Parts: sequence; structure tokens; C-alpha cells
Amino acid sequence: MMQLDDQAYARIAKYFQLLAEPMRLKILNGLRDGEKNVSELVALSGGTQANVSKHLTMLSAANLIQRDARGNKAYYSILDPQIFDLCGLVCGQLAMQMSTAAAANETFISAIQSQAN
Amino acid sequence: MMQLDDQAYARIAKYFQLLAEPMRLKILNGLRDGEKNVSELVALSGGTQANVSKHLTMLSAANLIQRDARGNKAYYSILDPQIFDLCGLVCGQLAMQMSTAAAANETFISAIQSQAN
DNA sequence: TTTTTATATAACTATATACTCATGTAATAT
DNA sequence: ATATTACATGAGTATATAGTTATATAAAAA
Repeated sequence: MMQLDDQAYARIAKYFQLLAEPMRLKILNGLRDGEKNVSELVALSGGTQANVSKHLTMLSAANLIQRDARGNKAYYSILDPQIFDLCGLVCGQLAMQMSTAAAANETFISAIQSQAN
Repeated sequence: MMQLDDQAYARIAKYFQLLAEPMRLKILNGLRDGEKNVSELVALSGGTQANVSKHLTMLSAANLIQRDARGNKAYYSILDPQIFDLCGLVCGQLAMQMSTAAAANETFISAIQSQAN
């Protein structure tokens, strides 16, 4: 079995931690089809300006997204599209769990399945 | 853009949260090549029995792993091998970040690259 | 039967972090 | 020049959770 040192586990865990937040997932999903500025993301996510801005700073510090200040506004865009592959895998897995668990809640299943592409 | 409801985001985030813990990643990696009992995982991870047991209970409750009690012992095994795909993607991404950041720390990079298969 | 081994779990503590509120800063508009 | 808009960030609070310690339970060994 492959042995990783503790620092490697810590790094991987920190990466997953970034994706372990509903608001951040919402923001990332909002950036799926291209860059958006903070105000747009605030409106889209339903969060407060301060909170959205903080999440954007976190995601940017981790190089998942990129900041581009233009005039008054700050435009953010996805730097690593592979995060959507990650989300897709999770969505698929959750969809499978739900469909085997019980065939109820059909809307949710189809929603996350289409999210998973 | 695809719209997910808040419950969907929460579910996906919770799934990532399970992978956002170094000790749990270590445990999952320990199960990569087949089932192990709690004592083996305690020895392998270097954690305490109580803590490892708790993480196993969490992972089991989320159906990432499976519990099989045999006699005195409890054997756990991976239920969803796709988690290793997730880890592989993250490892690859981190490796790329590190290699572009600076070519230093070569051991870490090769370690997580081979982890990513 | 008593002891030991293997595991789970409750109670507690410490720490991390998501969120809010208030404020700072810089660019644009008036 | 002043006001406004867009964004970032410090301070403070609340909550979640990883870890420890102690204990409970059940199977195996003595």
C-alpha cells in the first residue's frame, strides 16, 4: 500500500475542505459558465456581500479561482475546471446511494445527475 | 447554468467533508488493498483506538465503508472505490500546483503522483 | 468463571470556521 | 469636491468537530 506522509494527507484534506461548504459550492457552480463579479455572485448565491467576498478570497488563495480587478469591480473565474469533475463524481455517487436507498425524491436525483453531466 | 437547491449543495458538501480529514484519508488509504480490522487500522494510522473507531463509524454511516463483525473483531472495507478517483484528482491537481509553483520538494510531488495512479 | 482482548461510545475540551456587523479603501459618478 | 458604488477585511459570536479520557459491551482465552 502506498504510504503518504502526514503533510500530504493534510494538503489533500485541506483541498477537500474547500469543497465541503455549500456556499462555496454554490459560488463555484455560479462560475461554471464563465467569470462573474462579486455583486453578481452575491445576487446569485443569496449570501451577504461580506461572506461571499470571504469565500472568494479563500478560493482564490487556494488557486481554485482567479481574481481580475477591472475598474470598480472584481471578476472571478475558475482556474481549475477539474473541480467540476470532482463534484460530478460525488453527485453521481450520491445519486446512486439515493436511488438504491429508495426510489423516492426523484427530482433531487435527476437534478444532481444532470449536474454530474 | 444548472441550479441545485440548497439541500443538494448541503449533501455534496457533507460528502466532501468526510474526505476533508487527514486521519480519515489515512484510514481510507489503509483500506485501499482490502479489508482491515480496527486494531490494524489503529496501528497503521497511529491514532488512538477511540478516535479511529469514531472515524470508522462516521465513514460507515455515510456508506463509504462497510462493517463486518466477525467474532471479536470488526472488519471494515471500502464500499465505494470511486473515492480513490476523487483523491487521485486532488493529488494530481496539488502536484501540478506544486510543480508549477517551484520545482522544489520533488519527493512530495512524486509521492502524490504515484498515489494518484 | 474470571480475565483479557477488541470495539464502541458518552462526556468533555480545544480548536477551527462560517457568519454577521462594522468599517476601510479605492474607483466611479454627480 | 462630494457622494456613491464595489469590494475587502477586522472583530466578535456561534457552532461544528477532532481528539482525549473513561467506561460499557461482547467475544475469546485462561
